[in-house]
Amino acid sequence: MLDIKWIRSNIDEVRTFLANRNNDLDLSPLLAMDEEKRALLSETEELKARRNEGSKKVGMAKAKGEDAAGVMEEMRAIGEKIKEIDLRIAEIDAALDDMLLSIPNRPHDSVPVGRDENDNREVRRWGEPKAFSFEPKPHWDLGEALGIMDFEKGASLAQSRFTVLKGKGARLERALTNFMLDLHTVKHGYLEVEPPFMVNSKTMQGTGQLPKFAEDLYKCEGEDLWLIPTAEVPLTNMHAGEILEEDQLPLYLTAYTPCFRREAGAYGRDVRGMLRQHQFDKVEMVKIATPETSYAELERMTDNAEEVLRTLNIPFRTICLCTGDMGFGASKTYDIEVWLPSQDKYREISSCSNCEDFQARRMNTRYRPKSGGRPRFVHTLNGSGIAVGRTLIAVLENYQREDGSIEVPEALIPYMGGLREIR
RNA sequence: GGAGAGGUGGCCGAGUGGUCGAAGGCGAUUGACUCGAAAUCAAUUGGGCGGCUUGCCGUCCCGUGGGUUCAAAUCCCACCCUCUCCGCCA
Repeated sequence: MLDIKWIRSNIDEVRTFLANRNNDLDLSPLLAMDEEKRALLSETEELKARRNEGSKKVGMAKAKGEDAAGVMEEMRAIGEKIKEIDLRIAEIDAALDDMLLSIPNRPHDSVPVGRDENDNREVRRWGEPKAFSFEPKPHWDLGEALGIMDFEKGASLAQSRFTVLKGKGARLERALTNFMLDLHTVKHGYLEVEPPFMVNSKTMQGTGQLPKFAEDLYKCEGEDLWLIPTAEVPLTNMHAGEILEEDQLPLYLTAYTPCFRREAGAYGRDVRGMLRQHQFDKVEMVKIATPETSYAELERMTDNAEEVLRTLNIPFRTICLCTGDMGFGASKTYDIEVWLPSQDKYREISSCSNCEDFQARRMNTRYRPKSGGRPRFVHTLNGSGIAVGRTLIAVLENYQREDGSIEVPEALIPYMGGLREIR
């Protein structure tokens, strides 16, 4: 959520960045409502001041045993008027909130302006795609042949876009999860958290999934509970409504959770294999920082995610998303894309964003500056550290051998109980 | 799920219709005393919103949302949460 006061005085800038985000939202109703609301507020507050004073007089009169019927009658009339105005303000407020909650975040100045993924800017590459002496197979062929992936079973137990991992496949998923959590907690200083996998509407609104993107989420029938689409939601909301001390910042949080996504609007995309699932595992990183440090923290967090792939020795590239391709709540986003030999392409495996104070304002998370003064909104950052299921895919495809067996990456051998290959 | 108790400022805790944003204590900050933030004494000590003459004025906030009233932390209704006991259960 953006600050209405800031929007009011920077309206041209807002219109420009909305256009850069391919968003055609009309802001004039917002401005009109804002103005009407402020006028009504002045009016009702003045009436309330008069009523407070009148009520005080009634109290004093009654204490002295005097009659106060006249004042009481006058105050009753004022009360009626106040009720009327407050009702109108509540209406405007609801509409205003609705609009404010549906305006995306302002992109940072360093973000390339562009329409779609073709305008994203590659910032670096790491590793050389391996030259195979044979035709590398896609992970679904490898996984099924090894008996570690069962797509039919996933579909029959649940639906399409669900996969069952078995045996060494399930073990590899668990090994990757533990490896990532250990890396971030021990080496990078994140606090490991095991959050709820379901959260309420208020929490979903805090990070920006609601009210706009309900159709992407799974909701529990008859309850105000939603399955989390990412651990970003519970982790970022951990300090919702709090005023932190500057000394506490930055906070680094990490969690493994399954993630649940409807994938509405993704019909026909990545239907084979387990690249795009309704349920997948992810290790997530979240930072809560001061505005002064948040962009340095974004670089560091992106590096933390890249380190997972460097340690596994799998090639990747990192891109900076352009204004048209960036998510709703982000001011700046780096996507990390892993090399998938069967597709001869880099595919997204992590997304690291600085949301500045966009989520903080929704969640009401602030900090008290060391130098004193009023509380300020924190900056929040989130990044995949990294998507576990897609990492498993990348391991299978990049470490495959001609006979269909898989070499276990060096870093994972301890996590696989000493196992050096899957066959 | 059933029965009971309760939710007040950073924390503890008083307040059951009238100058209550809220006593008192703890904690914190500042000042005095001091070799010394040990003790003592004094002062200060929440947040949101609106207005303008940017320092003040006003307004709102005692779990949340409604209601009653000239006036609500205090009365009524609904919901949420916590605790105790019972039931169920990993």
